[in-house]
Amino acid sequence: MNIGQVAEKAGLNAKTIRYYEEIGLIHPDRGLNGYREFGEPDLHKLSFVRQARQLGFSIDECRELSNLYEDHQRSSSDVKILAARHLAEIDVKISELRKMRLVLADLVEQCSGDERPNCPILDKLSDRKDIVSK
Amino acid sequence: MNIGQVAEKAGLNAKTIRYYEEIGLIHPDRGLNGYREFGEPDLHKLSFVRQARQLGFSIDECRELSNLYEDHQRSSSDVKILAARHLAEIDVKISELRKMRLVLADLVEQCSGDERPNCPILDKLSDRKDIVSK
DNA sequence: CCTTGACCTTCCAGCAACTGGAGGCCTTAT
DNA sequence: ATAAGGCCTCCAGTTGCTGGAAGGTCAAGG
Repeated sequence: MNIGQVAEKAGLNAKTIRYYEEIGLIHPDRGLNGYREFGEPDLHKLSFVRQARQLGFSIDECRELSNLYEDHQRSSSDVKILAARHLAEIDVKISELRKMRLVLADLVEQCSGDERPNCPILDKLSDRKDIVSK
Repeated sequence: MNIGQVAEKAGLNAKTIRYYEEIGLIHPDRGLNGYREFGEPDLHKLSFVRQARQLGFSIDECRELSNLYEDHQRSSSDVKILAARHLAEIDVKISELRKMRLVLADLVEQCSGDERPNCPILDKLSDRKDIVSK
């Protein structure tokens, strides 16, 4: 398979796949013409990584997950720990965004949004006091 | 005020402030010794930007907000539109994270997390079917 | 007067994870 | 023979900083 075809099947951009090779995530063969040649295992790995990326895992975490996948001696606890840690990070992000959202929604609501210059949003941003609790 | 002092008061890193100057967000004076000299207006602007950044506004949005702040002819609707758009983006992010969270929490729960290699998390990542609905 | 240490300066590099474009080779069909 | 499309590499840019190196400045103490 050439890169275009594997990109299509894996649901990834060809550029992204080249990048993944560059950072050593995959190691496709090369044909005599210099073209990358992908086999089923490559396709599988790319698809695997895409799924993990969609769950928000970093590239390094994808690498770890992929290594665990290929290691038939792994213990599922290693995978679970990795996933649970990531889950916790997602929870942190969600709660940060929710904090922002709370403040922002309040500000937006208070702003009349008419042609007059008076604006509680700008007033609040000007306030030296922290607007978002840390 | 020198950079250290204004950094302290604005709650920002000196490096960050230099960066903000580099990208034209602020324009502090310079003393004869080449040191940046910050006045109250600079401090205010830096503090303003910090607040906006904490609400998740991009640097460019901070620039716009800052321009609106300084424009006494503004209409509050311009500010409100900007803020509402950002609020909508936050909502998108939150819902994306929640989608991930749902799937991931489920996977983590299903994984026994013991010393055996069998792992539903890896199995699911290996699945060609989209794990996260787009 | 000299040194020490804290502060300031610039410039360069790097992070994450791609994405876009230029310039050029390869393949396939007409 | 040529045109279209796919592939190649290399370089640069994105966002918002952060770290470090090499060096100038300033204030206090000996």
